[in-house]
Amino acid sequence: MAETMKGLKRTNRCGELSKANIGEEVTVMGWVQKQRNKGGIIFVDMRDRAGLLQVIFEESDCGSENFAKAEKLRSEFVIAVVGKVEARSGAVNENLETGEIEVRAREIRILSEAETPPFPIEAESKTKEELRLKYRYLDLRRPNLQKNLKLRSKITTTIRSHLDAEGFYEIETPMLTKSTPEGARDYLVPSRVHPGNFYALPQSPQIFKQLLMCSGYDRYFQIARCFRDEDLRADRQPEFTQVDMELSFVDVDDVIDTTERMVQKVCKEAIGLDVQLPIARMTWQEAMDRFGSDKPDTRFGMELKNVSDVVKGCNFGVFTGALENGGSVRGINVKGQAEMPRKKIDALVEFAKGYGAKGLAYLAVLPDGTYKSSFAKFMTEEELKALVSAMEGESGDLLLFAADKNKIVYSVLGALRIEVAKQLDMIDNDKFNFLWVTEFPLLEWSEEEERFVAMHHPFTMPMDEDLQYLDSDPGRVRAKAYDIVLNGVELGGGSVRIFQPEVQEKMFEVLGFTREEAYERFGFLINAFKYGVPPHAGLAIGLDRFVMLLVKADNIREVIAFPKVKDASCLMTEAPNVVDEQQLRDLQISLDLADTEKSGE
RNA sequence: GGCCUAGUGGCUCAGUUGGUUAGAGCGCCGCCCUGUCACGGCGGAGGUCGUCGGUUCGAGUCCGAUCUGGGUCGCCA
Repeated sequence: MAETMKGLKRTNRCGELSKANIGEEVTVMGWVQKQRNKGGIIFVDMRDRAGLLQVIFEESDCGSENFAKAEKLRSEFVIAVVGKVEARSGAVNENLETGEIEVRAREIRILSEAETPPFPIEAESKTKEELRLKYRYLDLRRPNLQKNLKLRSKITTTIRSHLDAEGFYEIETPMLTKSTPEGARDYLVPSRVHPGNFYALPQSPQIFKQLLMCSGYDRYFQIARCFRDEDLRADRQPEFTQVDMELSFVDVDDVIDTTERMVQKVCKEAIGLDVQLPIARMTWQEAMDRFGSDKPDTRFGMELKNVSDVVKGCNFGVFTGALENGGSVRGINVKGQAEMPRKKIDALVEFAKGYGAKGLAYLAVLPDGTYKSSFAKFMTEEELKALVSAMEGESGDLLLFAADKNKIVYSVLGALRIEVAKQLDMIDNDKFNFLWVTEFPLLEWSEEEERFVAMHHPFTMPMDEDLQYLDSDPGRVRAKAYDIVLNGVELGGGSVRIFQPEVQEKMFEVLGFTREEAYERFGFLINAFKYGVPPHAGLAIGLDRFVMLLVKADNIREVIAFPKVKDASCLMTEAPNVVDEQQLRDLQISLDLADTEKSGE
């Protein structure tokens, strides 16, 4: 039967005791990690969030009643122990933080008994994630997750104190807000008071933070929960946290400067990493040309090379066809991999097809000077030589080429470059390569909607020198937008905002909104801008991703206490779920689930 | 929505070309052990192989469908 802790007060956390406490009588409370019963002596490893501590029970110290309790202990019992800290008289345990000491128990209380957990509570879990997530409260006992969430707390604390010192106010914005159907799908919340009407959960506090600038708050930040009803990925959850900032009377460099000092501070405080400022910058165009990605991983080379000019006169229809359609031919040089087995190359071709390529052309420069290639027969010796030279190919290299529309070529080679680097173990895991990507295109042509859509969002300021093309050639207009990238992951991004009503109206026009539509969706913002708006700019950092990268986790769930699985459900609470008839009646909602199985529940 | 991948005792896995009572380690249960810390010794319980259907004399193994988890493309202003 569980006992109370009446009369006891915890004096120390288990993992916080050290040689300095030798001789002290302490009261510790925590979970039983392991009991080792040697007969006349019992060792118990106690665990709390600070770490492990060995407790030793001998009948001569604690009496028969307490000793009998110690014999009963099993994993995950919650106990309180009163005893004296001693230097170990047995061997020191080098693997344990507290390995030089132990607590000799005088009294023990069993505060809570425990069933055998469905999986072992250990640092490096081998258990299937499905099970871990169903019993997340047990999974969260593991030291690795405890460490991650502790670090996450440290990071948000650092951010708050840093931004406070830099003159930012932390201001909360609404979670129940208005749906703005541009961009990601919204999570909707039905209104009881306004039947048939819905709130949306925010995809970001974007408009509110701009309004705060209108209201003169000058510098705002928020550690804001954001929601997007889109499919999940290893680094994407339906609800996630952003460090969201906005500043008045600033331009691009001010935001970048402010952000990178914050990032530097966080890296130092969290993991002792020194980030050299300023962080390197690269335009979007350069990033695409060199890395095939707007979030380049610069920890390794293997950069893309444009060989369109070199192959334009050749007889290989795949190459020339791509060029005739306005595309390009580009390649990467996989150094020293000319002997890569055909099977592996074929697998890379399949990989490329997953990114929209129709195929992948390869050319291996064999050590004996000959070529092994999927297209050599279409080219003269001189053309091949020129191609190899353009790729800086040497004996032993494997050259891989994609030929298609630029968008596909970039995405295929950008992905391939990373895939090959992973396969060949070319990525230095200890590097933290930050990069700013600047001068993003303002707009992107949507084939589906047959109109331009905002690449960032509709409030992004065009670059001054490109403003003139907004009417004539919208696709070439660059934006005052910037992303911060870490090791090939988009950490965050932001932009200078439009603050002139006439530019904003022009922007809506280019996006294909009528004046009425624009007002219907964003009228309060357009109106607000009529009453004196400062130039302003901002940025948001994905906190989950940042923590994930700092702890070298390969998946965002490792830094979120209660994450959701791939179909956006929670295995522990079984959310989402059906609701009572009465709840639906209150909302005047009736269901039409003809196509699904849930209707019977 | 597409593609890839996994599903065998509580956990992690092994199960040859389909062939007798489906194995191992850890964990669990019982007994023993006064310096263990991946404690040790002896003994024991526990699975019908995600689910449904099919092929076959015979299916964990082959086929189809389906469910569940993971990765990814699309999607993510």
